Amino acid sequence: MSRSGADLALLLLGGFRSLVDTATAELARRGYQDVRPVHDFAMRAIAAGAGNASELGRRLSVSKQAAAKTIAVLQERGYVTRDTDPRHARRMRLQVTPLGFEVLRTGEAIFDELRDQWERQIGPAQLENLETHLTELVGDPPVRFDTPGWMSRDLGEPI
Amino acid sequence: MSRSGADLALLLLGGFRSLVDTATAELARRGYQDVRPVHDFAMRAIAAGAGNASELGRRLSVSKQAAAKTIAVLQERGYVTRDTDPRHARRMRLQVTPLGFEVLRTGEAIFDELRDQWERQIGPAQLENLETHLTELVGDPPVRFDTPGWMSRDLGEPI
DNA sequence: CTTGCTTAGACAACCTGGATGTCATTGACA
DNA sequence: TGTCAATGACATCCAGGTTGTCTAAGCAAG
Repeated sequence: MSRSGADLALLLLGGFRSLVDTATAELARRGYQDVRPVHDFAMRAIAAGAGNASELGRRLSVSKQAAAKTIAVLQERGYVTRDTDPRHARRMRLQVTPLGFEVLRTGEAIFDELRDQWERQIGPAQLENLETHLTELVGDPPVRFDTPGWMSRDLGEPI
Repeated sequence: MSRSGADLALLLLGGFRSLVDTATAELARRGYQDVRPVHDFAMRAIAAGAGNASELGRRLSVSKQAAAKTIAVLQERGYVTRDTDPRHARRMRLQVTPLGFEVLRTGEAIFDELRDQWERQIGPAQLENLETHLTELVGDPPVRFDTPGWMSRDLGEPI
């Protein structure tokens, strides 16, 4: 039976949400409360070299102000630090703390476990196939995550 | 090469967004400006029998107030009508207008075209396979669409 | 050295799309 | 008839973005 195009979209959304929701819940269960996907993305971007708010905003495709808010949250929870570069007074240096890296590693581990679970469910070859074809269809995973309300608001440029 | 679990999640998101973004843009191009996925979902739910705001809210997993707001927008744009049931003074009867159905049909057509495009890209058997396995993994497409900000906020019950 | 451009980051105001809480009305049912 | 459940309206709050304005730092060119 061939599904409609809309169903296909929902199926993809369902898969994504299933993974992310489970991962978030599991992360909370393991002691990292209140870590949202967006925090993971932000920390990953910081670890990858986004050293300041503007740069982080650029990488996440949000305004620098929005990025600054996220940074404030991460800092408050001890996941990143913000110290000023002694040589460039106005420039801050963002760094992921050991605790932050702990969260990142745990998150990755959980996602990998979920992937293993899927692999057991449909078989390694099938999952591999699924990934290959999806990659073919949509290209490499987008770096940007999302902006809230995009289901209802204006969409901006496609990923 | 086997991707990480997190990449798998992003791949699914990418596929979904790719379809939905393109569909929304195309819908706008064909003259239906400002139709967002959430409107499509809402109209679909109304057409399927959600006759009032509370019921619509239940079906979309949002509060009745949020549903009422969506209804107001749809009504303003002429996609649904709200007339009071003469027999039950306080109960409204929501109905999708011909224009609303036009949008729904056009949206479906666009999604189906996109699906055809994918089919040509990776082959019918592969797409069928992809759908079958995804269905196996996440079950039937969820009726609920989403709530905005779920990437960053509390998630509620999983789909 | 000074002038001028670019950029970081802070602050404030605003918008959207939800959630909550309260309330009057209303229909159903014991 | 009295009580209960539920609808829908209204007001308020909240989160997470946006834009706009401002100051200060860095850099390059005259």
